[in-house]
Amino acid sequence: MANAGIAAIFREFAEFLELKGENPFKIRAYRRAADILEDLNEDAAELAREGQLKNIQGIGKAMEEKTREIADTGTLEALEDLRAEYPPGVMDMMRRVPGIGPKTASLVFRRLGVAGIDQLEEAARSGKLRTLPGMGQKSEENILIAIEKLKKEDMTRIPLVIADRLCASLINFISSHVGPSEISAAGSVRRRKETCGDVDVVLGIDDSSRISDLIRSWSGFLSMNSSNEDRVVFTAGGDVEVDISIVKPEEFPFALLSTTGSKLHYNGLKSIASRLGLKLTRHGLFREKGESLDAGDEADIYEALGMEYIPPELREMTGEIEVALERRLPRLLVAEDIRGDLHMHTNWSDGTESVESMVEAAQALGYEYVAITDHSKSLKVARGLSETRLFKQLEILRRLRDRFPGIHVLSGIELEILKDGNLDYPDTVLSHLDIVVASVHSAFGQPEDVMTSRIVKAIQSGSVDIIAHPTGRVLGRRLGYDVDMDTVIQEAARHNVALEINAYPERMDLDSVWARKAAEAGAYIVINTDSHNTNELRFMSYGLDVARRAWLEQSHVINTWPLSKLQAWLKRRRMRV
DNA sequence: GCCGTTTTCGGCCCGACTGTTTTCAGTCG
Repeated sequence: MANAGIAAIFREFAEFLELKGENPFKIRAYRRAADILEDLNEDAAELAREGQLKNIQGIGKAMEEKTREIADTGTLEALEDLRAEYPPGVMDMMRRVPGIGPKTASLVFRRLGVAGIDQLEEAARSGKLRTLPGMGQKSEENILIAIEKLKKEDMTRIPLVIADRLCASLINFISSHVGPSEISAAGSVRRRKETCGDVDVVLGIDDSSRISDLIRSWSGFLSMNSSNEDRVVFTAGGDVEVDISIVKPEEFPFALLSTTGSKLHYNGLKSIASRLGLKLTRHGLFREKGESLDAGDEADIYEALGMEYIPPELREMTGEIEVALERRLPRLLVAEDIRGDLHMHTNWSDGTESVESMVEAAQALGYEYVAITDHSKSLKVARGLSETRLFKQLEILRRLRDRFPGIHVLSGIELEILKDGNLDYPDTVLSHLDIVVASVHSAFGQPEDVMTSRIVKAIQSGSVDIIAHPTGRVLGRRLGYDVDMDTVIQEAARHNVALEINAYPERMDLDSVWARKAAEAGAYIVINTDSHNTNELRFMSYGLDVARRAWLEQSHVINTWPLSKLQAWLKRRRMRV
């Protein structure tokens, strides 16, 4: 089994141990092991078999044995026992209802038999929860509010990064087992939507007879929903629905266009086609009672419809067709446009690698500049830097610069915006830094007006360059805090403070809708990874996905600018201080 | 469960907040 699969099993095991009330350090050891395996470049199963895995710092004898067991049997016996002990709904409550942790989830299950979010809601409504020790009327109210909020977000959608991995693995598998064929991701994965309802794949192949059987032999396969010669729908591990459209190779571009959607966009194309006396279907673009036009790729189809090629990220029917007809689509950002990453952590706070490693990795990515932004002092859980430690780090950075002449290292901080909107360091400290990234990590429950003025106060302070992950959401885990983003955007634009697209795949915050609004309102955007190790610097691609969906161009995004321009912009803060 | 030129046992990042309590447990980041 691949490292990621083994890591996933360790993670799930850790969650069950939490439910059981196991030693927290043991739980952390499993999570740490999962992190390590995910970042490992060698095959963990192989290393475990050779007895080499335990040599890695953080992995011991027990983890090595369990890795071997997973590699041999596909699972852990201890995990299977726990799965049998707790219905899946118990885990669901713990994972998804804010305020319900392992203790409470376990308590309501054992004492009331509550084994899911619906039952939890019922128990709260009927006043049963308050009969439990440590729970009262207020707890019931809070749980109902939390569940209400949860319902507003469609939690069945999976984060893009998960869909991405599944899709890549499936496509890889199919490609290596069938002859000449064309294959591509489609649907929301290809449109790079932040969350995906299912995974769509299009396959262009002459002989489709073997596909269904082939899918059944894929390691991610769980159960078949339906299957015929032009479509295979199945459920994959993690309860994800996968929909494979199968067409003849010459129909591939048409099927890809249709399956990529969005539905609204595709319908828009169909009406353009009919205006031209053509008929667009997933099999071709037909003249009245005639043959289909030949198309080598999607661009040919857009051309035949009299418009510019529209990249999948823009196909949401938010004006792209009109603009493409006039042939003035924006020049969307590509990886090469990014000149630096302005938000990352090191082992000075809650990152796992040294300043030096992070700078070295940024340089290897070809960046022109990089900012080190560890947490500020109030975020104790992340070992936020006291002023003394911050100044020590500045000294280290100063010395480091001579050794990395190829990349400009900016000194920065991820600064806590405190409950009352005050900042975690005084200006006398901040004035020593090249860049100040401010964000909210506490008191998420504040009412909207309080949270909004809190963030606005930070924007207006004149001491902040960037507001990081502005809405605070975590995909599949919690909605953002209550905040009036229109006001935040307006103020950011007015005070020349950039808003971040946080590329961390579980955040993608701002999302593309807000990012587009922000740019239209005249606010600058920055795309940052918020990395906690060198591997995560690659998450930049997910931030680019958001930026492309938001129609952003280089002029909007400050970390596409050359260093001199960025520095000139950063200088505006110092003028005020 | 992992780790050790202070250790093979006893640490392992911790403080605020909330709601329940009357001194604390659970959750969160």
